Amino acid sequence: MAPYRDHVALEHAILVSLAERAASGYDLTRRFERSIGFFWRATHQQIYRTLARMEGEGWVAAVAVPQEGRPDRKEYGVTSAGSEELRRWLTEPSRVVPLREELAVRLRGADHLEDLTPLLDDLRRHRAEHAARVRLYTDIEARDFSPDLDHGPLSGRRLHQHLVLRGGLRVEQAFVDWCDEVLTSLTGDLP
Amino acid sequence: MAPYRDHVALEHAILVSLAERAASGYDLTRRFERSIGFFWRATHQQIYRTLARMEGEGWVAAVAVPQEGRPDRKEYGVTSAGSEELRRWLTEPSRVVPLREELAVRLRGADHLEDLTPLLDDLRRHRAEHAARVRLYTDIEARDFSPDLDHGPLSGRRLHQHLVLRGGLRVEQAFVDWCDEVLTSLTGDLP
DNA sequence: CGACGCATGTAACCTGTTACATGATTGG
DNA sequence: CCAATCATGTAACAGGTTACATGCGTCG
Repeated sequence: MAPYRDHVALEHAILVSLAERAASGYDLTRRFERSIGFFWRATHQQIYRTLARMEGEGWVAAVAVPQEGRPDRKEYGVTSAGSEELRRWLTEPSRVVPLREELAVRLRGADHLEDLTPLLDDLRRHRAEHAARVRLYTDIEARDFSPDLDHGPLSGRRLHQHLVLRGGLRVEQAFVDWCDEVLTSLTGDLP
Repeated sequence: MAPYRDHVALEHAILVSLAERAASGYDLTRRFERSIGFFWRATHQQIYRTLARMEGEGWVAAVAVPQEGRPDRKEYGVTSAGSEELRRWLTEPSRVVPLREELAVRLRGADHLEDLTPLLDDLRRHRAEHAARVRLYTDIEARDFSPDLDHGPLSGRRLHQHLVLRGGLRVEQAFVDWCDEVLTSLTGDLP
C-alpha cells in the first residue's frame, strides 16, 4: 500500500486553502470551521503543528505582518515547491473512506435497552443537526452559486467548489432521510 | 466536553458484537471486515489491543478453547460489568460526526490541474466502489431482512440491524449520485 | 470589569496505520 | 511445495483530541 502520508489530506487541504488565498494559522482555523471545513475538519492545534512541519518541508513560507495593537500575524503562502507538491498529490488516487457512524453502532446495540427513549432523543438530535447542515448548504448554494445570467454556467474554481457543496448536501440529506426512516420505524409514526 | 472515551466507539462496538455472540480476536477481526464493520472499521491490531484493555477493565473475559492442530482460541465473552457498561453507553448522546472526504478536498483543488483526467479516473473508481457497496447491501437486505410472512414485520435485534443497513444503503447511494453529478458536470455527459 | 475575539502556541494522551513476527494446517 | 487461512501478537509512528497557557483590544 502506498505510503501513509499520501493519503493524509490535512497538509494538502491546507495547500488547497492557502493556494486560494494566503492566510495565518488563525485564518485557516476559521476556514476549517466552515467552507473547506465542511469536508475536512481540523482544530487550531492541528493546523499550527502542521504549518510548522510544512514550513520545514519548504511547502509554505510565512511573512510576519505587524499589526496595530494586536500580535503579529504570520501570513503563510504556498511556495513553488508547495505548489508542485499540490499538483502531484492531486493526480494520486484517493481512498474510498469507509463509513464510521457511532450512532449506527448504538442502534445496532439497541436491543440491550429496555427503554429506547434516550436513543430516540439522540436520533432526533442527529436529525436536527443534519437538517441544519442541509439548510446551511442550501443557503450558501443560493447565495454563492446561483447561475450567473451574465456569465452563464459556473466553471473553474467556483464550479468545483459548488460540486463539493453538492456532495455535502446529498450526504447530509441522506442522513436526515435515514433518521426519519429509523424514527418512523421505531416509534410507529413520524417524529 | 464529556470525557474522550465516552465517544470512542471501538470498545463499545466490540461489546455490541460480543453480546450478540462470544468470539475470539480473530472472529472479531472478520466481523469488523463486514457486518458491523460496514459502519465501524477496525484492524486486528486495534482489536487485540483493545480486547486486552477491556479484559483489564473487567468488561470481557476469555476462556481458552483448545483445538486440534490449531493454536488455542481465546474466546471472549461480555461480563456483567461489560454488559452494564454497554447499557450505560447506549443511553449517552453520541457525536454528529463531521464529514471527512478526501475526494472533496481534491475536487476543491482541481483548478490547479491542467489535465483533469486523473481526477476523473479517481471519481470513477469511487463511483464503482460505492456502487459495489450499494449492491452488496441490497443483496444482504434481500437475503437477511426480507419481511417474513410467518412472523410479520421485523422487530428487535433484526429490525435494528436492518435499519443500520438502510443507513449504509442511503449514504452509499448518495455518494454514487454525487459522483454521477460531478462526472456529468465535468465531462459534459454521463460516465 | 467581564466576556469575547484575535493570535499563537505546548504538552499529554488516545487512536489508527503499517510493518514485522511467529507458527501450524489445509488445499491445490 | 506453495499459497492461503487460522491465530495472536509487538513495535514504531502518524494523526487527532483535550487541556493548559499567554496576552492584548474591544464592546457592553
